[in-house]
Amino acid sequence: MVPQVVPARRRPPRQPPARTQAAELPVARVAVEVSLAHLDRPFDYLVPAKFAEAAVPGCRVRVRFAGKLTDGYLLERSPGSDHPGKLAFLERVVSAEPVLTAELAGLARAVADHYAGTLADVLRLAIPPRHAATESQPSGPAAAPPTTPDPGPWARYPMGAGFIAAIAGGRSPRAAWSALPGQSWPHAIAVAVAAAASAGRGAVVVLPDAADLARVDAALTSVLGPDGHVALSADLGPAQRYERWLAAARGSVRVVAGTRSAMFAPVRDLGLVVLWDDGDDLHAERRAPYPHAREVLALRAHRSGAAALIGGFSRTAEMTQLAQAGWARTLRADRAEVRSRVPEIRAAGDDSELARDEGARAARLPSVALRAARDALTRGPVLVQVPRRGYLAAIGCARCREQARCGSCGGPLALESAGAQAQCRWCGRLASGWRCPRCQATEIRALVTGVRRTAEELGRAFPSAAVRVSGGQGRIGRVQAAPALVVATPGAEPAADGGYAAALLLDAQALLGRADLRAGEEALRRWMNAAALVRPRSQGGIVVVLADAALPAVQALIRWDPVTHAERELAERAELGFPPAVRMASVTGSASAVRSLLASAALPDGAEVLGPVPTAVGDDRQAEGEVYRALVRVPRTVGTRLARALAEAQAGRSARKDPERLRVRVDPLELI
DNA sequence: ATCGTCATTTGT
DNA sequence: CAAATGACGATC
Repeated sequence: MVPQVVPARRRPPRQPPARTQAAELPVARVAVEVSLAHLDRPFDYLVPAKFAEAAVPGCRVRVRFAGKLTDGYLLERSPGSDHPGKLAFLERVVSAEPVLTAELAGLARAVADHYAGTLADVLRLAIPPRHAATESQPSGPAAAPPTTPDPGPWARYPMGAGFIAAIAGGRSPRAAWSALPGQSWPHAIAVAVAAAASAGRGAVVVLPDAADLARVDAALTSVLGPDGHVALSADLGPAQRYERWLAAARGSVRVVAGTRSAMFAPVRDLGLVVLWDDGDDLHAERRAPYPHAREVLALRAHRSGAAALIGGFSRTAEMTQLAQAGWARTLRADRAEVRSRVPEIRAAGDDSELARDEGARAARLPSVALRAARDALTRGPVLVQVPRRGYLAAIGCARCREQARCGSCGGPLALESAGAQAQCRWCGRLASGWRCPRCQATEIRALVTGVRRTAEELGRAFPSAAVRVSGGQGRIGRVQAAPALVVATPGAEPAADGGYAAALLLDAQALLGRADLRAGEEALRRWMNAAALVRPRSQGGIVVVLADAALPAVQALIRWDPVTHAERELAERAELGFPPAVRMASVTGSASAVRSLLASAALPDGAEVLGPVPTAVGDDRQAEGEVYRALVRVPRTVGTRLARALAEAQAGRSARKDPERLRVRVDPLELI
């Protein structure tokens, strides 16, 4: 018997399953989840007849793209396609839930364009991962709109009642808000939100961190009732996160408050966006294309015709720019009202007399600060703001003060507790047997004192006071009215029942000395946020800032005038050609890649390229090899063209399959 | 990964 | 000069 020769047949050629296309609108325009710049456009697919109903605009689909199964979103159904080749079928409709609403699709495209990024990258930030079990649960009916609220805290602002009335009337005023201290800003936000809700419109509120979100969450509950809103934060599990997000997308909840990523919350009929403390760098997204909540919410308000309330106790140059451009109106209380609300503020510079008390000397307290704290401790809690976390954030040679650095990576050495061994803040290596490279001494001394060491020193200076620490991992949300020393890092200050009797702002001068464009504005923001927690002067509230009274930021604090300070700041930046007076973008990568990208980009006329120069690696140094950065500067009027030119140049690179990924940032936060 | 296009090679 | 092969690029 001749063995049958079976040719080693490879798998039979794929039988295209005999699929028929939907009768109506058979073409689906799909945004594929691919973040390559040259593929950042819709692709057309045929809708199989069996998905004719499920394939609704905004739903998640799976398609074969370049051979691979890929996720995507159905943007629209269309009767035909411009694609000259033949179309593939949708592989399947993941679910008929329209998660990419028309508003969100338009917003995401605009955000991608502004930041020279891709739609896929923005959608990854904007839409949470699907949770099927949650999706099959129905969302409840929307709460009934509240009645038009009383302007309440807004009556203290000359334009406040009008602002609230305009929102309640369905109009869209936009405010650059300088909040009045000494009253509840979360409550003020809740009232503005209630005004939008009373007009049958939705609202999005974005806060810098979970503590602020909790405060606004509570205020919204008290103003709107328990079912009037949802809170979205990073610490939610996937199911809860998706459930609340869906409730907004389905229209069963009209108000969303949350941290950064809530800026994309799919609230329907958007009537108001709110951003609290827009200078906080937590509002800048860390993932590509690095959108900032202020920019996204402003864009959103603009596109949706919503009102906007953006600000904090302080004022950023960016909001000043928007106010001067006429996009927003300044919303603040008049001088008399401000004066009646703020604490007394005193500056103690380097020349001020140090306290005689030994404990206070150790804590580097001038006598004016010591007296203020001692006196205040008889009346209530005292806040001490320390701009560095940890124990000793930097150490150096006891003899020559040379900073102690890691032997293997050059990072700064720090101490985590009193008896601990010195450790590198960058690579974590323990440094044993440190010897000063300059003078060979082996003794170390403190260069920068962190919160925990400061708390220890203050405990000795005030032996009878309870000392509490808030910062880093261990945060306190609120303290009682009883006397106590509360030592906190900026942003981690707990509120005090009835307000603090005093606040000491330590190492304030050091904040101003940082080589950062925003040093002055940022210092003022941190100080005002702390000072706003202190009782007004009429109730004995006092703030002592350890910095030279002649400095503009210190003057602005003493006068409680962030607007004038920001106006001067903006004018200076215009003079120097810095944002937001101009538009900038940064390009980061190898020197050759940065150069070739900029050479191939059709930059607008008047574009100025600075660099590339090697970047300060900082403590974010996972990349091996030299990292270079160039800055491109253009007039604001051609900012859009700059972004387009950079996006097109990136598309050229990805089409050429250049393996090196370059990082392009529009409006980069770090400039120096 | 897969498919189509276009240039190049190979067989007449 | 036509058919077969392969490189390349787009990716529906």
